[in-house]
Parts: sequence; structure tokens; C-alpha cells
Amino acid sequence: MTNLASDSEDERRSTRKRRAILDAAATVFLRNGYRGTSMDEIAALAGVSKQTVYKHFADKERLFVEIVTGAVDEVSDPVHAEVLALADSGDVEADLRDLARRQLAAVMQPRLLQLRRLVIGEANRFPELGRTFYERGPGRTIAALADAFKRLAERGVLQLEDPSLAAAHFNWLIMSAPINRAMLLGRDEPLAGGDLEQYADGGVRAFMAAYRNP
Amino acid sequence: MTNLASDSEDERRSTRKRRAILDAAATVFLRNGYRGTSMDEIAALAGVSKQTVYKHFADKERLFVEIVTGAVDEVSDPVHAEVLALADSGDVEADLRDLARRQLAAVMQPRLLQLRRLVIGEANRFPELGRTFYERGPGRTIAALADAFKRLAERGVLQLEDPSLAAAHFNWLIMSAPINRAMLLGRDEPLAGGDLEQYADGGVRAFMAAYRNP
Amino acid sequence: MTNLASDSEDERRSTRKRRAILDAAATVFLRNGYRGTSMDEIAALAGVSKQTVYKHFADKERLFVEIVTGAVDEVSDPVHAEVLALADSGDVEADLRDLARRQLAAVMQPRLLQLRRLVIGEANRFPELGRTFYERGPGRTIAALADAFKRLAERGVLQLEDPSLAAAHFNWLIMSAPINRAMLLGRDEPLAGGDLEQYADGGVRAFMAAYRNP
Amino acid sequence: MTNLASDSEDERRSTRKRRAILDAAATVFLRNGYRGTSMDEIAALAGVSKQTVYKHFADKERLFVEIVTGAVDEVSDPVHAEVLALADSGDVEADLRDLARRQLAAVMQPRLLQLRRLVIGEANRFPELGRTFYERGPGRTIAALADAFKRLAERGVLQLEDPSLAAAHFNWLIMSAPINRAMLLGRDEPLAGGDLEQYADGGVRAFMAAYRNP
DNA sequence: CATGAATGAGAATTCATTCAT
DNA sequence: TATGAATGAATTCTCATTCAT
Repeated sequence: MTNLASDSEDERRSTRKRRAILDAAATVFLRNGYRGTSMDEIAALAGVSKQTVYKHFADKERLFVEIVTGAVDEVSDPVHAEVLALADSGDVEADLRDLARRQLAAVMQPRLLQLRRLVIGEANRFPELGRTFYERGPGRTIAALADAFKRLAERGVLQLEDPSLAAAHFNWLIMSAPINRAMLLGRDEPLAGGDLEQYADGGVRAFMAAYRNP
Repeated sequence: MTNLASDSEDERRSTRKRRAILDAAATVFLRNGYRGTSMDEIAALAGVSKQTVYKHFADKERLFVEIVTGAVDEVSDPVHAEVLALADSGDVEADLRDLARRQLAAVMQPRLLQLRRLVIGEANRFPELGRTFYERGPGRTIAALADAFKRLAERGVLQLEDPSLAAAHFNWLIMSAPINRAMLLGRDEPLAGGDLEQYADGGVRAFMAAYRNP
Repeated sequence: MTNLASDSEDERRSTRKRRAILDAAATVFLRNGYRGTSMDEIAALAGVSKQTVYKHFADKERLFVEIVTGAVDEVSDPVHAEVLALADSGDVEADLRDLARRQLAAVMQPRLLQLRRLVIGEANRFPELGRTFYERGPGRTIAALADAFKRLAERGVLQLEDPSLAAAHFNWLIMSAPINRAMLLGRDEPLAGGDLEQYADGGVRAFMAAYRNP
Repeated sequence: MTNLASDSEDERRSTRKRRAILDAAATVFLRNGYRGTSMDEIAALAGVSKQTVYKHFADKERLFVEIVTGAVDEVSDPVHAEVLALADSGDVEADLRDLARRQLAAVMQPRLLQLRRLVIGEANRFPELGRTFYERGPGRTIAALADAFKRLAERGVLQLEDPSLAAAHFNWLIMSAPINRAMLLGRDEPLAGGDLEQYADGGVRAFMAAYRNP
């Protein structure tokens, strides 16, 4: 009984330490990159010994992959949820405008931007992370949009031949300028077409002009 | 006379070595990133001693900045030249299609893609490089496009209120999907809407549908 | 219990290593100076890895400061103890002669001389070490002497106006020639006025001639 | 003729460069010490190539020795001249006071203090420099004083048995406190007994009390 | 299971000195 | 003769990983 209790306490403590390591590693990797981060730093920030880090994660590469994969999921799921929640009020342009604004806001979170920088910067060393990021991020979003657009086309609301292409156009019309600027300039640069919401609205306007069924 | 001859020979040699160092550094930095590159590696690849590297460049940071700045110029100038060469055949859509194809091809060169990855990955450590890249790259392109579109609007060919916004839309409609996929997936991933040229054409079609003066 | 035992063993080992590093560093710094000493040499002589040195001392400067501060204390305390032990036999000159001899012997230890050379040689780089040395050394001695002389003056044994000045005169009359010669010539140079003890006696004689109450 | 002219021009240029090197080396060695000084720094400050430095001085050690020896001469000669200029006005105490003040001022020049620090700090590596410094400095001064005191004793003005000992007492009574403080504390520390001149006067007073022929 | 220490290598940078022109 | 380059080693400090307790 004592043993069992103490085992499960150990287990809980172990899980807690694992979490602490993951949190610390996420912080440091995101701030300093893969090569800019040392296992010492992670251990210190997690408040555990280096051995404990190595007990939980075989080596730095695996820890990095786990961190980044986890962060990608954690951060991309809410973005994707927005697409799935695309309303259907009868006013397509209004619905898309709403979607565009919320998605853009979600995608421009500092943490997600920094994660994108990290994954791009390490894309040569860790190509599978790039793939993961793409698939859980833009890939998933565009696929879901393509579905939605296909349905709207079938109902005669939009006119399009290739739903995937239209989805890509929508997605990047909304997000590309802000994201690409943020990647290179940091988060706080003024944007052609006003602030983020105005830029989203402008993108939707162009999209509707191109794809509305007359 | 002997002195002069030998001075200018020294000078030429010095310049040659400087070039060798720059070339070597560009190669290695682009392949392995800032932290992944050692001064030893650069010196070895350039075929000079480490001292010679340090005589030409005070430290690694300054060498890196010089390399990247140089590469950005070298690689972005041809891209920009395309925009300036926008034809005016009477058939706007055809002219833009032509422009779009050539620009996209220019922007998707492996070296430029890799440079973009590098700059993004180091944007925290070297923010001024991000700014330089943006200004010499997308910034300049979009500004030139905005000029061109404004003229086309004045001639009644396009209908638009904000030329900068239209330029951003054009630019990213054409390039964003390929670039952002390449950043994350590598260069060889199939694209919604066919190959690069087809994708460019699709972008132009959408752009014209949105901005053509009816 | 196992944990406690092993913890305190670790602790003891750690302390032992720290001592070994301090001893090694003291030896090497005193022998070769700050710039003449390498961290490798210290680690090798201490029988520990360089990492262990850096785990105990953040960098070379801090290690140096700690070494020198420690050595100054260790070596200056016995010198100061002599002043406090100034006897009071009724025969002032005999008491002062006794003090002078013992102090001079203490101050002329090779280790203390070498420490003085080291501190002086690094006074530009480490001014606080110079101050520490002065305060724990001559400064403290002279202050204690001034106290003693003031009491002797109050009892009418000495005649003096400024006890601090008299103390400085006493101190340097006894020690200056030997110390300053040793700084520049090494320890083994013959001295005007015979050996160390004779020189001390001569200094006391002059001091008494100047300050005895007639 | 042309050759001769040009030879002597070369020669003059060579001498000028030699001077430039010596000046540069003196500056840097005095500021940064032997190990803290690099041949590159000297060459750069002298405005010549490193080869030229090596053409004039076989290696760093020999350059250092030459610099320091030269500086010792240059800086100690004026100090010594003061002793030789000891006046004989009939009022010994006034004459000695005058001498003491001027000598102390000479010895407390920043450059001389720094030279003393340098020589002491390198006394292990370059013992012959310590000897040179001592002989050209305190040694010479004390010897000249001993002569002077001997004459004064023969004239019955002073009473002393060992002129060298009296000279040492005089010398260090005047200079030791200021010099030893300066070595450790820098130049600007207040002194028991007032400023430098007052301290000199106090030393002379004590000396006269001890050695005046009653 | 967790801690301090060790390992063995590699980083950037600097140095004294020599070579080739 | 004087210059830039090269050499070859050293220096401080850091790293990922593994042992020993």
C-alpha cells in the first residue's frame, strides 16, 4: 500500500517533471532556436538535473522534435477550429469576412509566428517538422476551405472550377501579406490596406469579386 | 615601379582572397545557418587561413551580415527587373500572365528560397537583415507593381481604389502558395492548380476577375 | 537516509574539489600572473575537469579575484596579529624593537612578497584588489600602530602630534627598504645596515630618536 | 650621389620608424603590461608593418627589455638630478626639505609610477629589469644621499654612524608612504599628514629629529 | 531516480613569429 | 625593405552526452 501510494506519487512527480521540461524547452527553443539552445539551459529553467532531461528524452534532437510537434498541434488547432465554424447566414461575403478576420487574428499570434520562424529556419535539419507544420497548418485549413467552397459552389453561391485553387487563393489573399511581413519585419509593421481587420476585409472583397456567382 | 607593380599585385590578391572568403561563407552559411557554421569551415573552404578571414572581417556577425546583404542584393535585383519590364501589348491579362510566370520562376530559385529561410530563421538575432530582405524583395516589387497598376487604372484598364492593396493582392496571389509551401515542404511539392506556370496563370485569372474594369 | 548520506558526500566532494581548484589557482596565479595563467593549467593542477572549474567559478576574472582576496586575508592576518600583540614591558624601545623584528619577518615571507607583486602588477586591471590589499595590509597595520602610539603619547612615553603620521613613519622606516628592494631585486639582496633584524633595530633607533619624549 | 642621398634618406626614415616603434611600444606596454600587449597593437600604433617591428627588434622580449630600460633611464635621470642639486644654504633642514619636496614630486609622476608597477609585475619574468630599475632609481638616489650625508656629518651638521642607513631612512621616510599607497590605491588617495609637500616636510622633521647633531 | 563531475570535442578569437613577394 | 598572408598553437568558454554515487 505504501509502495503503491509512493509509486503513484513518483509517477505523478515524474509526469510533472516531464511537463516542466517540455515547457522549459518550448520557451527556450522558441526564443533561441535549436543551436542557440543548450540542454543546460533547459534543465536549469525546468528546475531539474540534466540527467532527468535525458531520462525523459533520448537526445536533443528528439526533444526538439517533440517540442515543436506539440507546439504545432497546440497552436494550430484553434486556428483550424475557426474554419470548421464557418457560419452560413445566407450572406456569404459577411460569413467569409468574419472567418477571415478571426483566422488572421489567430495566425498572427506571436507564439505561432515565432514557431513558424523556427520551423522554417530548421527546415533543412528537420524537414519532417516543416511537413508537420504545413499539414497541421495551411494544408489542413486549405483542405477544409476547399470543402466548404465546393458546397457553396454546388449551391450556386460561388462559381469555381477548382475548389482547392480557390481555397488557396482565399487563404493566401487574406494571410500572406501579414504573415510574410511578420516573418521578415516583426509583428508591428503597418500594412497596405490598413490594419489586420481591414486587410482581411479587402482580401474577402477581392475574393468575392473573383469568385461570386453573378 | 617594382613597388607599384607589387602593390597592385598584393591588392589584387587581397581582393581575390576577399572574394574567396565571401563565396565560401555564402555557401556555408546558406547551407548550415549562422550557428551551424564555423569560421574554421569557412576558412578551409575559402582556402585561406583563419587569420586572413579575421583580417578581412572583424567577426562572425559582421561577416554574416555582409554575406547575407550581398546575397539579397544579388538575387533580388533580377526579380525586380522583371517587374520593371512589364510589357504593354494591349492585352493586360496576357502581359500580367507573362510577368507572373517570370517572377514566380525567379522567386522560386533554390538559392533565393534558401536565403529566405536563412533570414527568417535568424530574424530574431539579425532583425536588420529581415528588413533588408523585405525592402529589397517583396517591398520593392509591390511598390513597383502599385505604380504600374495605378497607371493602368488611370487608363481605365483596371478598376481599383488602393493600388498598393491591389499590388499586394497580385503579388501574393501569385507567389504566396508556392513560396510558403517551399519554405516548409521543400521545393518539389505538387501544388493545387498544377505546376508553377499554371498556378501563376490561375492567380492572374483571379486577379483580373477581381480588378478588371468591366 | 541513503539520500542524505549521498547528498552530504556529494557536498563534501564538491567542497573538496573547490578547495583543490582554489589551491591550484593560487599556486599558478602567484607564479605566473593573471595573463600568464591558463584555465587549463589550473584544472590540470587541481586534477579536475575544466567544466568543474567553470561550474565553481563563473570566469577567470572572478576566480582570480577570489583567489587573491583569500590569499590577502590568509597572509595578512598573522602580520596584523603581531601589531595587536605589542608588549608593554616598561622599556618602549625594546618592545618596539621586538615588534619591528617580528613584523618585518612576517612581511618578508616569499608568498606575501609574491602576492604583493601580483597585486601591484594587476592594479590597473583589478583596482579593487589593490585597495583590498592596502586595507587589510599596511592600512590596518598603520591604524593599529597609530592607536598604540596615541596611548604611549598620553602616558608621556612618546612625544608626537599626529599619531597616524608617526605610525606611517614607524611602519615604513622599518619595512620600506626591505620590501621595496625585494619587489625589485628579489629577496636575497644585502641591505644597508646589515640583515633584516639589524635593519629593524636601526629603524627603531631612528624612530625613538625622533619621537622619544625627552 | 643619388644613391648616397637616398641611402641617408632611407637611414633617416629607418631611424624615424625605430623611434615610432619605441614610442608605440612604450605606450602600450605601460598601459597593458607585457602579456597584455600584442605585436600587432604596437605595429598598428607605430604605423608600420609587423615585419618592420621584427626587423628592428628580434622578438617581443627584447623589445620589452629595450623599452623598459629606456623608460627607466629617461624617467629616473631627472629624479637623480635633484639629489645632486642639493643646496647648501647653511640651513640644512630647509635644504633637505626643499630636496624632499622636489624628489617626491618627481617620483610621483604617473608615468614613473606606472613603470614601477610594470617592472614589479614582471619581476619574475624579467629580473634584470628589476635590478636596472633599482640601480638607476632608489639605489642611485640613496648612494648620492649617503655621500651628501657623509659630508654633512664630517662638517658636524648631522650625527650618524652609517651614512647609507641614514640615506635609506631619509629616502623611504619621504617617499615610501606615497609610493606604496600609489602602487596599490592609485594616485589620488589622501595621505596621513596632509598632501605630498606636507608629508615630505613631516618626513624631514622626523629625520632631523633623529639625525641632527645636537 | 537524480545529482555533480567528467569527458572530449569544438566554438570564436588572438598571438608570436615566419614566408613570399 | 616592407607588406599581406600564413602558420600553428593557445586562450576562454560552451556543448552534448555519459559516469559514478
